[in-house]
Amino acid sequence: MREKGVSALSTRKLADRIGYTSGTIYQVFQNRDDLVEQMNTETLRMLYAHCHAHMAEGSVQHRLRALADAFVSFAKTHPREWDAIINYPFAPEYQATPAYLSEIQRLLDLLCEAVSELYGPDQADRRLRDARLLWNGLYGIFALAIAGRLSQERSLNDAVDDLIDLYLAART
Amino acid sequence: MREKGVSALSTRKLADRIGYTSGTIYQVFQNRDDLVEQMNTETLRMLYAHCHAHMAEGSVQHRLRALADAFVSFAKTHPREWDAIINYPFAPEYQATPAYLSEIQRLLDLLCEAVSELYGPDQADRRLRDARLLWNGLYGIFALAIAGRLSQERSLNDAVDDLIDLYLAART
DNA sequence: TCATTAATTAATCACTGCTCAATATATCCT
DNA sequence: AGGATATATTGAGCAGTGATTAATTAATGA
Repeated sequence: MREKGVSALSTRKLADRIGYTSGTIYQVFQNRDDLVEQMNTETLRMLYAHCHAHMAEGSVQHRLRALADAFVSFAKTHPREWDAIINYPFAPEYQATPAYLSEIQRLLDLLCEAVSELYGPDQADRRLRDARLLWNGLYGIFALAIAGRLSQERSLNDAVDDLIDLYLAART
Repeated sequence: MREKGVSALSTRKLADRIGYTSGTIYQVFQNRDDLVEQMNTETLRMLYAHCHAHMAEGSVQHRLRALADAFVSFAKTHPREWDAIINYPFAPEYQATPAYLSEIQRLLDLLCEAVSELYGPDQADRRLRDARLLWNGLYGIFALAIAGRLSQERSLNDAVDDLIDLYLAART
């Protein structure tokens, strides 16, 4: 997957690499969707650790930009892993697992924390709304960037900067 | 595709439906990616027509909300088509065609038009930046919504409203 | 009419996800 | 120890996929 993208990851090739047979994969994972989601969950865990390590102190501006930078640098160093999160075609009926959802929640919490000084301690709902807003925006940017459909002249960094600027202009 | 999603669309099944054989499909389209992208281009054309028909006059607020509503209503009435645009796993080397890119550009132009009164006639670059900002945000929301990974309690409409509110708060 | 061109098929290749009977390996109990 | 039980692993196989191409059929124009 890291070499050629999720779409090139087949159970047989994976099994070959680890000295097994495809059947064994299905003893460990329910199906391919399950396998990919567990990888994605692991990727989110890594992203969280990366962001956590790059958390800054200080103003909202400073903290948000540091967080956004951490997102961008992670996405750039793990393009295939991001691609799997954003573009892997899960079966329509596939539901995200609690483990996956809780990783997403941890990332949202990080965003909540970054913007927390804008709100009082009793305004958790507003922090969460803002966190979701930023998450949606970042997700869109990364999705378009990975698909190569972000306009050429404007880089990933610029798009993220514009989003953070917009947010700060609205809230400060 | 409209019945079961792009992932269920195979050349053989498609050919069967129209009374042909899969080989003939490859006389008309280069490959599956080409076929899907031509469908996606057509979907964007329909989206443009839909949005164009729902364009409102008046304040930026009014115009933007009307446009956002048009997006949402189209996405809700054409979920499978949207899914194809957002989630179909094109080959990594696949480049978007000029026809596809020009449809995207037309939609961006619509967004530019909606926010035009915020800027002077010589500030096309700023209008385009804002249009991209909104497009990225909407794209992220729809991508998450279709994946069923937008938080349950908050609907698609709310997420879009929050985005528009944020934009208006920043720019007005 | 009939040669030329275009459209269509059917067979085929190399894959894929997934299942499951059969086999091999490890573990436990006497 | 060795027999019985449980676990791990395989390999063959099914039904499907995208894509190619020689052979066939249909349409065209002089």
